Parts: sequence; structure tokens; C-alpha cells
Amino acid sequence: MNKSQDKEIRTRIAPSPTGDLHIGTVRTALFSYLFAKQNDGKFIVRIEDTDKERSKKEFEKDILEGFKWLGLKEDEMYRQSERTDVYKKYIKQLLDSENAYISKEESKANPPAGGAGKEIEVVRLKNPGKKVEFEDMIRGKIEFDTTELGDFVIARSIDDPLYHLAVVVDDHEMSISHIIRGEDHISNTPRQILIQEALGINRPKYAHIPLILAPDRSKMSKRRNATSITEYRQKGYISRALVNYMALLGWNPGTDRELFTLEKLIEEFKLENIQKGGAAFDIEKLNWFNREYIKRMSEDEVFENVKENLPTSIINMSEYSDAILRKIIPIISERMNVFGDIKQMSDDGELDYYFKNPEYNAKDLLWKQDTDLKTSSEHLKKIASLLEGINENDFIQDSVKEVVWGYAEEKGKGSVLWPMRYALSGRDKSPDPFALAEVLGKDETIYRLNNAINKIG
RNA sequence: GGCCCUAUCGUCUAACGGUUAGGACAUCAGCUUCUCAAGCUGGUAAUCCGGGUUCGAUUCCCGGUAGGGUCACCA
Repeated sequence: MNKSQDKEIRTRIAPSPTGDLHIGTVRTALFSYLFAKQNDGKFIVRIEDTDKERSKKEFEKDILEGFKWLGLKEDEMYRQSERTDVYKKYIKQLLDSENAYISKEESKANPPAGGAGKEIEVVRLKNPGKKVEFEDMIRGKIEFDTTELGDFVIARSIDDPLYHLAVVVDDHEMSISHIIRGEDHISNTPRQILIQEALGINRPKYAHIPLILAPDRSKMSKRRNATSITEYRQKGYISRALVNYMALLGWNPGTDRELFTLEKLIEEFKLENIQKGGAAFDIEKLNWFNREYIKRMSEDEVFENVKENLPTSIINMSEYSDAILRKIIPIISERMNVFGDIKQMSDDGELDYYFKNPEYNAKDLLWKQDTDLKTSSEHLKKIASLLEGINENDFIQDSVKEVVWGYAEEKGKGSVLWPMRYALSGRDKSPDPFALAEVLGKDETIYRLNNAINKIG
């Protein structure tokens, strides 16, 4: 708040705690953060809780935790509800200079707030009714005729400010140099400029970024789309992937590069490269980013995340062990978009067979192009005997493949490999039999092979 | 409806008057160990419409259309 440093770049995100942290808020925060950090400036979080009825502490908590999770660390944090004295001072100034006046009228507020119909006094700005124009850093010159705005209300009373007044006062008091916000605020800008001019304070620079649209290009709605960051967090998205995806939603680096860390984004970010049109949210592309980030994670890190999301039905199995889970990490991590998918995989029965002997019908062991289970049985017997020859410590997919491959090529790959894989997994679809064998180990693999042979009878 | 903003493949976008209109996701096909996944290779796919300006428009101007935003004693 040091006014002498007015050259410093200072941006802010100003969420109101009337709902969970919204995806659009996050992208605005991200752009504000990137712009500030790139210029060695400050990023400020200001909780706009002047609406006492709708503001909730739990939402504030969700918003703050969300920013923290995403790595958007603020340099300063304010709460408008703690600053009523500041606003009061400015409202008084406006009244004293006759740029605003107290108006006696009937309350329009809903019952809980003021009591509709009651006689009350509100503060209105004296609108000079002129044309206001401002330079938007993304869109260029924007012009408005403010006469139609009339003498709008800026405070419910002298110590109960409304949004526009509080925003203008705070942006000034906090020496905000660049206001980066959603384009839904474009039409708020002339009002705020009018207040600034009445107060005789400087105008910050404005950059209105496009909105995030739902996949069908309609408005993102809480009901039809996942708009809350918390939802993505709970689904098991990686925060770095989310940040990366959101940065590229409406912005581009001018190159073909798509994978960016926060640090790299700070380096490359350019306000001028922000798109003007709204961008549709595409979950598929987000998923792709998330998969890329999973690929880049260490196996230990993936293991921790997978185990965290593993249903208790698996963990509580008597056959469960961390050792087996660790072995299947490479197999399952390339089969999921987000860590939350692990639950669906479990529900679909794609996990059980790694831990316990699968249940299936003997006829399923028959490859679709074969006609007689007897040949399948012979193949299985041969495979079992072949595998017996491998040293237990050397029972990895390469060696399993090595001993089985020749036989499979000779007898027909499908005819041999299908029953082998089915015997190990009990499923139509699964990883290949060699990978399965390695996970299961020599004893269990041969046990399951014999099991299948017995099933055929 | 008034006012404001916007308009390139299905989606995110590149091309800042001259390109076979490029990339990524998705999609399709082929290859890779039987199935699945991953991977690799290749393919389909776009300048909203109509007028100008210009030797030449995706690009500049105007109009239309479409989409979005906003019109509170919410933020």
C-alpha cells in the first residue's frame, strides 16, 4: 500500500465467498498471478464479502485452499468486511463534495436484508451523464454512454458500501496497477470509472479476459458442468495439469509448446496473446494434460496417489499387498486419466485379478477362432511346463515371453495367448499375458494355469 | 429488448495483406505380442454470410447473422 511505489505492478483477484472456487475465477487469478510475477510485482487476494447475507466463511476457506492447492500464492490478502472504516471515509468524501447524496426511498432489498417496502436511506452517486471511454489492454478502446446508468446506488448506508464503491476504493488503496478480470465486468467498468473520477483518483489499467464457456458454448453452469475446482481436486486431477490446461484456454505462447510449469508460464506469459473470444471448456484436453503429468510423475508419487484412491474393498482383501500394487502401477497408470478413475476400474473388476484368483467359465478360455477347448488345454499345459523352466528370480515379462513366444508362433498366437491371458486375468480385456505373469510371479502364474486346465477338465 | 464484446477444423489455437491455412486434443485407418491400454505412422476436418478497400484478403472497413456479457439496495 505504499503509494510511492506506483510503478510496481500489482494485480489482484477479488472473489466473493458466495460459492466454491469457480474455474473461471481460477483462470483470472492465474493470469493475474502470471502477469504480476513476470514483472516482479505483487499478486493480491481480496475477499469481497460486503454482501453479509450471501458470504459464507466455508466458501472463503474453499477459495483460499483452492489457490493454495494450485500454487497461486498471494503476496497480500484482504477482506472487505474488515475495511468498512476505509469505505466510510470515501463515502463521506463523496457526500461532502456533493458527488453523492443520500436518497430517502422505499427498500427494495429482500426481507432478510433490509425488509422490502421499508422507508430507508441509500447513497447514490451523482452521475454527470457523460460518455466514458477506456483502453482495454486486450480489446482496445471501449466506449459507453453513462447517462442510462442514472444515479446508481453506491452504498446501502454510509457504513455499508456496495460492490462498485468498495472495488474502486480498494483498488486505489491497494495501488492495483492492472485490473485483470472476466469480460463480464466490462459493463461495470464505466460505473467504476465514474466513481474514480468523482473521487479524483487514478484509473488503473484494465484487461478483460474472455469467459470460459461450457462445451456447447453456452454459459458454464454449476448444474450442468463441473465448475468448482474442488470437484476436479476430488476427482484426482493433478493441480499442475489443471493450471497448464487453464493457461492455454484463451492464451497461447506463440509457439507449438503445450507443456508448461508455473515457472515457465511466468516467463512466457504475454497479456497481448490472450484471445478475445470465449473458450469452450474441453474435458478431453484436460484429461490429456493430466495423463501427460501422470507419465512424468515418479513411480513412488503415482503409487501414493493410486493407493489414496484405491477403494477399501481392494485394500481390505486378504490377498492385498503394497508389493503387488507397486508392481501394477505402470500397467494401470497408462489406463487412467485421473487418479479418481481407480475407483471405476475397481468397480469394473479390472483390479481384483491382480490380487486373487479370478472366477470365469471354462468356455471363455476358448479363443474366438478355435473350436475345441482340448487344444486350449494342451496349450496351457505346454505353457505351464515351459514356465517351470524359468528361474523364479528371473520371472520377468521378457523371459516369459521368450520361452512362450516360439510355441505361440508355431501353434497360432491367438490360440495360445488368449487362453493363457484368460487363465491369468479371467477377463476378455486385460494387459498382455507376459506382463500379468510378471506381476503374479512364477508360482501364482502356474497355479492359475493349472486351475484353468482343471476347469476344462 | 437497449448497450457492450466476440467470430479460423467438433474443441483449444497459429498465420500480425501474398502459406499446399500450421500445431494440439478428439476422431478415423494401418502397424506393434491374442484382447485392452499405451506407442508409432498416416488420413478426414476450418477462415459465419454479404458488400467494399487492394494487384491480392483469414487478416483492413461497413452491414447482416450467430454466440457471449450486462442492464440490483449481488459481486
